[in-house]
Amino acid sequence: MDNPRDRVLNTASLLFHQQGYNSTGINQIISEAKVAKASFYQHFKSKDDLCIAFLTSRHAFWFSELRAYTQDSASHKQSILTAFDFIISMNQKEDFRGCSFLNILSELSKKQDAILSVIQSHKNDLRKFLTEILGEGLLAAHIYLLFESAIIESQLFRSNELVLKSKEIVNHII
Amino acid sequence: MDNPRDRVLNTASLLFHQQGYNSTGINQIISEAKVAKASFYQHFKSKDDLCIAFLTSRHAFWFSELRAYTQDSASHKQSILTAFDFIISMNQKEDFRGCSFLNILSELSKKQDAILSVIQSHKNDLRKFLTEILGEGLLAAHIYLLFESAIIESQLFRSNELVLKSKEIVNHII
DNA sequence: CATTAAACAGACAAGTCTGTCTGATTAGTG
DNA sequence: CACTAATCAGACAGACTTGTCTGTTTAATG
Repeated sequence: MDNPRDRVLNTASLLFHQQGYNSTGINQIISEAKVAKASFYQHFKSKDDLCIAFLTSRHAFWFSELRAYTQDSASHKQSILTAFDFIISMNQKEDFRGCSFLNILSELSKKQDAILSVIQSHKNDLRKFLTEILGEGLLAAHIYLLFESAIIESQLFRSNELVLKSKEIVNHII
Repeated sequence: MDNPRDRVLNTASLLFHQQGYNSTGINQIISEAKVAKASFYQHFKSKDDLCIAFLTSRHAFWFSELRAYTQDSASHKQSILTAFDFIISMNQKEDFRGCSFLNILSELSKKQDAILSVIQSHKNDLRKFLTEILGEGLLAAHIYLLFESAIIESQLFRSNELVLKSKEIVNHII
């Protein structure tokens, strides 16, 4: 929170999440982070570079929160059900802004394949997270797909309705 | 294809799909559509107005294609399975660009709630489409969630892998 | 206390954006 | 042929974009 790099990263996280990547300018970021432009470009060589730093830190944050949320579960089934509660908790905390990674995915052009790779990695890690709990079969893919749409649909409708429905469905199929 | 309004709409559809909404400027649209700027603003009172016109026409196009694709199916189950083939066919035709509606959703600011409504309507109609085939229960929601993630994940990974997995899953649960 | 590195403010270039406006040209109709 | 409405080209305003650059100030360390 103290040094300029962290201030930029924190501010950018908020703004990218609230306004989207392309709608958030460097000038707004540095002004709200109270950092000089020259300092910004000392730490990040471009806006896309900042984007990758943001996604990397978001990745670490998001997974550590997910693990913290689910680790106390008594069973594998309970872990998975709690993961859906985690979505609800994030929706509440972040006002239904959905998934940072998928939001940025929609804004990418073909030249930004470095960013695409970071997004794909993140989702591959989520698939791994579920596979470690559920094994290699179709079930893990099934849950992954439901988990993804639960996030997106709650963003779309600004509501947890479909997260709760997903959880109910998951409760039947595990 | 002849009149300026249609030329704008067709060009915008392509460009919004390929580059995203915020990354596509009016100037590029009118230049590629070979329409004067004054003519553009005679037909659309703003870029957001064009966006709504685009989504409206996309909605009509997409549903008519989906219905054409699924109507010959022998059973309800077959209709649903064929709907997943429709995703594959669209991915091929449109190079894994995903869902126009969800792509634009990620780019919206709070002030653009008119556009949000159009997107929500579209998805509500998709839910209705599935409910008409499958009835009101959890199953329709279940298929809807798998359908949505099948589209998104194929965009993310530029691959039909998870569409095919979804179809396999659907084949088990119906 | 002097030196060095980092952060500061902010002008600037070169380009983008949306939307308005002027004025010329075309096409269709009475 | 004359009138009307649509379309044309493109300048323009005003604000925005990313990234570079100059020069000043602050903070830490030998």
